This record gives sequence, C-alpha cells and structure tokens, in this order.
Amino acid sequence: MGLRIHNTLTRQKEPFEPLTPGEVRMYVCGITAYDLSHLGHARSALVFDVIRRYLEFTGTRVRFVRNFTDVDDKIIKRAEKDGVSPAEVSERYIAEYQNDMKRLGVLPANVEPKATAYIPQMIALIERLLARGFAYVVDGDVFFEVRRFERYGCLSGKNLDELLAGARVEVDERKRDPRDFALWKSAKPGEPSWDSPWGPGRPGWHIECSAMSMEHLGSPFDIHGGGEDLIFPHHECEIAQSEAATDTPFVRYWVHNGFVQINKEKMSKSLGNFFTIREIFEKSPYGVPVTAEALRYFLLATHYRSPVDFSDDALWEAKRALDRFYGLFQRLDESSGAAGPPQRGAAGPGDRLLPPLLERLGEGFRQAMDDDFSTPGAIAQFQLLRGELNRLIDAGLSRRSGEQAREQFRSFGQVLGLFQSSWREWEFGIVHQVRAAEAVAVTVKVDVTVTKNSLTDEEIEQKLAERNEARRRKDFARADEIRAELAAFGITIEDRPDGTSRWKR
RNA sequence: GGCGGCGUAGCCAAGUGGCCAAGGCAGAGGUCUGCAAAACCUUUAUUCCCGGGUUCGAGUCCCGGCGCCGCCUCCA
Repeated sequence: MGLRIHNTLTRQKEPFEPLTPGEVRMYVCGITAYDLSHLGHARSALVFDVIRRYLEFTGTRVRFVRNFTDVDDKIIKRAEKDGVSPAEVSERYIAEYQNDMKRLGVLPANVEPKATAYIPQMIALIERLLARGFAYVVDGDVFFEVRRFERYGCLSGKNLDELLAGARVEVDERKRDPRDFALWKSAKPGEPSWDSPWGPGRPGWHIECSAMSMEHLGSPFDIHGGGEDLIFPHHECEIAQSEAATDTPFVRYWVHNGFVQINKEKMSKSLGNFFTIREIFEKSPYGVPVTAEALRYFLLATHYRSPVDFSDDALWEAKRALDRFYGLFQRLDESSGAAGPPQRGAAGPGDRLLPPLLERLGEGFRQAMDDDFSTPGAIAQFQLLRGELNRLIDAGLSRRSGEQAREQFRSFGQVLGLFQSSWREWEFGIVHQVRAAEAVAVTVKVDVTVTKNSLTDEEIEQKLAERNEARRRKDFARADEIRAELAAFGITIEDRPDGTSRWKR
C-alpha cells in the first residue's frame, strides 16, 4: 500500500499519485514577516518539513517552495510604528524566522521566494484575468469577480449565497459584489508601490502565492499546504485566480495543518495567548538541541490535522520521553563495550532476535507515515522498539547488534528530525543556570534544585571516585553524603552492577 | 445564522466494521540494588459523550441530542 494523503478538496484520504512519478512539487504558505513567529508557525513549518523529508526518504525528488509575504498592511503598519521602512521590517522578521527554523531543525525550502520579487509575474497574471473577463478595474484597484468563477467555494465547502448571508466584511461600494477580492491595490501616499498598467500600487495578498507557485512549479502541481485558517479565503481565492487565468487545475492535493492551542483555544495574536518560538528557547532550562528535539517530539506526537494543546506539562512529557530513548542509546552503547567496561560485548541471545525487530520497525514506520503522515503512529513504533531493545539488552546483545539498532533509530528518526544527537550530547545539552523566578512566561519544570554554579566534569569524576572508594569500604554513609552533594548540583548518579557509576546532569 | 471538525482510561494520544480497543505519561505492586537510579515484569477503558438505527458484527457507517473548537475579517 502506498502513501495516502487527506485532501482538503475532497475531505478524504486519497492515494497519492504525483503528476510525474518519482517527483513531487509542493508549495507551502509561509509567513507574513511583520513580527516574531510563534509556536503555531513552528508547527506548520515542522509539519511540512516532515512531509517533505518523508517523501525524500521514500526516494521521491521534492521541489519544495515556501514563500515570504513581504508587502502587506500589517508590515506597513509595523514600519510606521517602528519608524523604519517596510522593507526593513520584512527583512528583519524574515531573518528572525530563518533563525528560528534553524534552531528547530526545519530544513530550508529549495526556493524561498519573496513576494516583492515577483511583481511582474503578478501583473501578468492580473492582466490575463482582466483579458478573460474575470476581473475589473476601479480607480487603480483591480478586483476579482467571484461570480464569474463558478467553482468558487469548492475548497472551503461554501456556496456564494451562504457567504453573502454571513458576510461580515465592510463593503467597499466600488466592488460589483461584496465578495470580490483585491488583486491589486492602488498606492496610498507613503506606501511602497510598483508601477502597473493601472497606476502605482501593490499586489493583493492572494495573487502572490498564485504567481510564485506557478512560476516555480508550473500548473498544476502536486501539493499545496498551509494552516487550516488559510483555507478560506486565501486558498479559495488562489484556486479561483489561478484556474480562471490558466484554465487548468491549479493543485492536486491540498494539505492543511491544525492549530496549536492553549487551553483548547487557538493560539493567536488577537487572543494574546501565544508563545514565540524564541521565547520558548530562551525560557527553556535546556540547550538548543534538547529544546528543539523536545519541541519537535511534542508537536509530532499529535497528528498534523488535529489540534495540539501546548502546556509546560506537555513539553515536559516530551522531554521525558526523549530521555528514555537516549537512555536506551546509552545502554546500547555500553552493551557494545564502546563506553565503560565491556559487560555484554560478546554475542548474546538477543542478537538472533534483533533483525526481525528492526524489520518490523521499518514496516511499522512506513505504514504509519503512509497513512496520511501519521507521526504519532511512527513514534509509537519507536516506543515499541525501545521496550523490545531494552529487553534484548538484558538478555545480552553484541556490540555489532547494538550499533545496528542505534543506526536504525538514526535513519528512521531522521525523517522526524529525532534521535540525531549522541546520548552524550543529549545529556550535556541540558544546561542548568540560575534563572530569575519572575517574569517567566514559559516555565519548564526541572526536577533538581538549581544552584549557582555547575561542577566541571573533572570535579564530578573525582567525587564519583571518592564515592566508589567509600562504597568498597562499605562506608555507605559517606557514599550517600557524596550522592547528596552532587544532587545539590543537579547531578544524578546511577550505579552499574560492576561497582562503577555513571552520572547525568 | 451558515459551513466544517472534534468528544477514546487520571492525563496525552492512535485506532482502514470483525483476533484480548496501539503507544506514552502519571499511579500501584514486584525483580534487581547496601540504599537508589535506570531497566525489566505485572497492573490501569466488559468499553469508546448520550439516545436511537443499519449490520451476523460499530469506537469505526446513518439519524437525533449534548458539549467543546475552528472558519465565515488579518491569521500557520
């Protein structure tokens, strides 16, 4: 069974067949660059990052375009407020976004076009719509005439009458119909503008995505994605414009991700219940790699179309789950004699049982991901294997098997951007610092007492040696004392059966 | 008001009409341990918001309630 994708257009899961076998062209609506991005933007980017990675994982060539809207009312408003040019605003927040994405481990798209670089293409598209009678000009503005496009509403499941009945839009008297939308807006004084056949102005929001996607991917192309809130009107309008202009279908599969919520409410600017991506990284007590991976795990543990409720507890749970995976990786490493004294380096009863387990992971993983990119299902497969492997280690596992298993986690985990660190990096990515108790918007629970300085590795090793010496003398009072001392620095000791110990920050 | 979605154990969360309803977290008991930690074992939904219906058989399909959420205006 091959890949199936839920298509918003049909509201069903459909077998996925790219137009060109072995090659997928996808376009995702990025951000309007007027402020820092929040967790909701992160989710959208992450979801399509994983979709892209999975397609590539299955051997598909992916041409992936994610745009930036860099001219828009909000940007202009922000520029006025900050006393800078709109271009400076958009440049700044595009850079911030790219930085956030890098931290999150979201790969750059193949093309990341900015709207302002495609003005000629947009003008050409609008001219075609005018020539075909789908648009009209009023005082330097150009509007798309919705009534002329019969299929308007096909994506969002609305019909024109309903739209009018529920219309809350303030009516622009110059429009032939209140539902018509702007393709081109004439410039007001002081606004950024470009010359056009209709006078100086700037593009409407929807037209940019039509122009940029068709420029880079042609028409039709395979996948168009974005947040659920873009279905109407943005994507609906894109379909209308594009298909009216070209007379060919625009997009084959529409994919939309669900929202990040706080207490069951959509995370959004207007509600003021949002956390910026940066804020989460900065408030986290962990290093960037740990925070990024925990955030990815948290977001991917829910199916992309379902809402996901963000909370400190939820993030903490994700971190704990990853601790257990990295705990397994450490055990695999040690069982193979690569660190510490070799205990189970030789071939063991577990070796025989390993290959079928690894195969099962592969099958389960593909099956889950093929089912409309079920990342929760994929994660469950990893969790299942984690339990099995821990049992195998107890039974005895050779060095070679341990490495093989670890490699399996790495290669499948790569699709989700998980399990790529070494267990040492994971543990040492946990940074304990003094944090002011006040003004913490996102707090993550830490199960240790935070103290002013952390110890160096050498100091810890020294304490451990002392403690193990005490244990050999059966001076357990002293041994426990040292354990308590280290605990005060947030360091946990785990004794091995052979009398040595390991520690974690 | 219109359109759409969701409601599965204490919590999170999978579930293509049919083997005992995945998996995780938290909890309880146990093995191991000087004590711990980690790991492992056992345990946690006769039942999937409620009420009807279709079917040999429904969490899964249909109808009607109740509750929550989203879109209809910028929005990932």
